[in-house]
Amino acid sequence: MEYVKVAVEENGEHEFPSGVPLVEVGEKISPKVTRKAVAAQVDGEVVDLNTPLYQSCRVGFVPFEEEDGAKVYWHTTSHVLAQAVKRLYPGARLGIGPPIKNGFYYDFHFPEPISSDDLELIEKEMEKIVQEDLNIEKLVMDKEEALEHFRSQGEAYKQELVEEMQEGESISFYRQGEFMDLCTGPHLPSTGLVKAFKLTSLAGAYWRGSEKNPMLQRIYGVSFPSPKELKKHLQLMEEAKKRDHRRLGKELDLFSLQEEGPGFPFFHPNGMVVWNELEDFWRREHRNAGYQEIKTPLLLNSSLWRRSGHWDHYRENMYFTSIDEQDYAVKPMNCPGAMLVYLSNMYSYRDFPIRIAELGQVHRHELSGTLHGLMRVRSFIQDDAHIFMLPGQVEEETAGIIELIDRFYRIFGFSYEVELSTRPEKSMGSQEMWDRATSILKNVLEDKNISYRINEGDGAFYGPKIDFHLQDCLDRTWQCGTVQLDFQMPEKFDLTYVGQDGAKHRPVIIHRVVYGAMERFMALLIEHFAGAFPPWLAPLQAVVLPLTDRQHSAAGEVVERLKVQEGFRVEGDYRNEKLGYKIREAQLKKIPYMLVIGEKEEETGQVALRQRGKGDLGPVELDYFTGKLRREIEEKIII
RNA sequence: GCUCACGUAGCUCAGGGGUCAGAGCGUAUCCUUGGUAAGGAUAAGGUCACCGGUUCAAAUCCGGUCGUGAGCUCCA
Repeated sequence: MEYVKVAVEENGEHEFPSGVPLVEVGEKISPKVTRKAVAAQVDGEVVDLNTPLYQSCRVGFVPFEEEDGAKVYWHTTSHVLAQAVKRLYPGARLGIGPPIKNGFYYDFHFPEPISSDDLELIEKEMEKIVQEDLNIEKLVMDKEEALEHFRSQGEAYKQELVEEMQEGESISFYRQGEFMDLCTGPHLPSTGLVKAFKLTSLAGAYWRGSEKNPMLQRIYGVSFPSPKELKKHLQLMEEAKKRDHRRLGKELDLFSLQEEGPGFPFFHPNGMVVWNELEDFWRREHRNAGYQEIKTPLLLNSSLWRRSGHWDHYRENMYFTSIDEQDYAVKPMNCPGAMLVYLSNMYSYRDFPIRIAELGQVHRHELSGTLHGLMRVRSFIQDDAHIFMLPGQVEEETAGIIELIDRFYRIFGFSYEVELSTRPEKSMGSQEMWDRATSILKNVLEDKNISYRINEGDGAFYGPKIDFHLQDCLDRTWQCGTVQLDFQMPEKFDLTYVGQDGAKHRPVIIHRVVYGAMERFMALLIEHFAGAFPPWLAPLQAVVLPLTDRQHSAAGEVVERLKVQEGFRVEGDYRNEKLGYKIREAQLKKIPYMLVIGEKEEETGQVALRQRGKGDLGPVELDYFTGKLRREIEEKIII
């Protein structure tokens, strides 16, 4: 008999007969780990637990708790889903069914569209498949066999996938009972191991992600090794929804969305406080970083948009109107306006870099189905800036912007992801320009040791860009900051400067935003803080609570002092309610501080301080409180 | 834009071919003057998103429009 040497992680080297299934190796050497394993690893590659070993190798076992393990678990659950669907709807055609960040999905073409009520029925069938505890086995076919299989089953989508595979490639399948699916795996050894699952939603999804293709129905789900974990996960999702900015926006009276203006948000007084603080902070920081501010018109003649390229590349997103029989467009971007400002002067190379910022309101016609609270709207204010510079200044300027963005995000306590987006299909300019611009951005990121993902073909039509993404309450990411290099606009607008040689030269432009869109950034802030803003942003920083109406005048004096003399955002709650009621209300409004004034405080001149989330802090001198609050505001401390 | 779901009082939601449309919270008035997350009473509030159809009768069933949600596509 032949033997293979198996090195098991942390457990030395052992010999087994050739062809031994991995799971047996595990059971002999580390039974505890193996019992929890959902897959194995052979020389770093994740494989099925029952994979036989024919060569000496290093193995490990992967539990559900590891990302790779969860992926296997969810992937198998998606196969159980597909099997259930095929049993209940034999005419359904299979799309694809991968694991994703928080679960899995499977795409189907149903003969008659199903509705979300049908998910329950499918869950019941899935339960049966789990009860049957079907063995899951891997098999391999060549391309011809695979094609024949799907052709005979009428699985047109699967057939399409196989057709695109290499001739002679061996194609792997997984079978469980009567159900067989094209799949690279790996999978759990049997369906009985799927202990707890839930189908969470039903949605449409284009076949292979292209709107030119038919729309399939996508069923989303999630699963766990125990009902307890599933329940916990679902509870976490519920908790996360409480941080939804649309909900908090209503509860805290920050903003509203009205039927009369889909995608055009209304900001209420509380929301405007946050907004203005964000703008004030932004202006201060940009002044310090050497920016100047401009403002350009919302409506501009169509000739400008033809010149800028927006007419050709961005028209379907623009709004139009006419003035005195001339065509005008509502600006979808601020850059052309900024170009006109640049053109109104002559510049020397000595003037560069020139940093011109604009909190500019843009309107874009986004598809109705994409609108989402403040995150995705049809009118928003970009904290834009256009930097005009010599070609040799690009790297330094880019680095400076990245540092600025990092400083901003850190103050709010955001962590972020970076993407480098390259040339899209619809774009202008030569390939050399694009290559040069892209490699400059890449160099800066690498110099600064920033890890980033490449987003192929997602650049702006005039240049490549570095994007900064933030996460919302459900871990969905949204693009906020962006740095875009542009060699096109200077050409289009014939921008020049006078060089050392006295001749005219072409400057380079960087477009950039830090917040991105004020609306989106605010939405993310609301979710990030769950509505409990740090004092510098909070619409109300403190509320003064008189215990009875005998303290109203004392409370009024404290409010007066804090509000008028110290400049804090403070109100008194003079309603005829008990203290507990007022405290509860202030707590729900997420006001950072509550100052209680009763008989005792009236006598001592102190206030009983209560901090949101921390509870009663006892009596303090008013001066102590003003000092504390002032410091927290100035240093933008997150409490 | 596409797929599925939803739209009832300021908010959160119940109800559902036939009394007069329901609750809690909030609001107003009155009572209560209370020490750290809801004191009590009374009252006001709705063309059941909009338009059409079916029916003796529609908030309820059907169709369309608008809006919203999840997702796809697209994007800050």
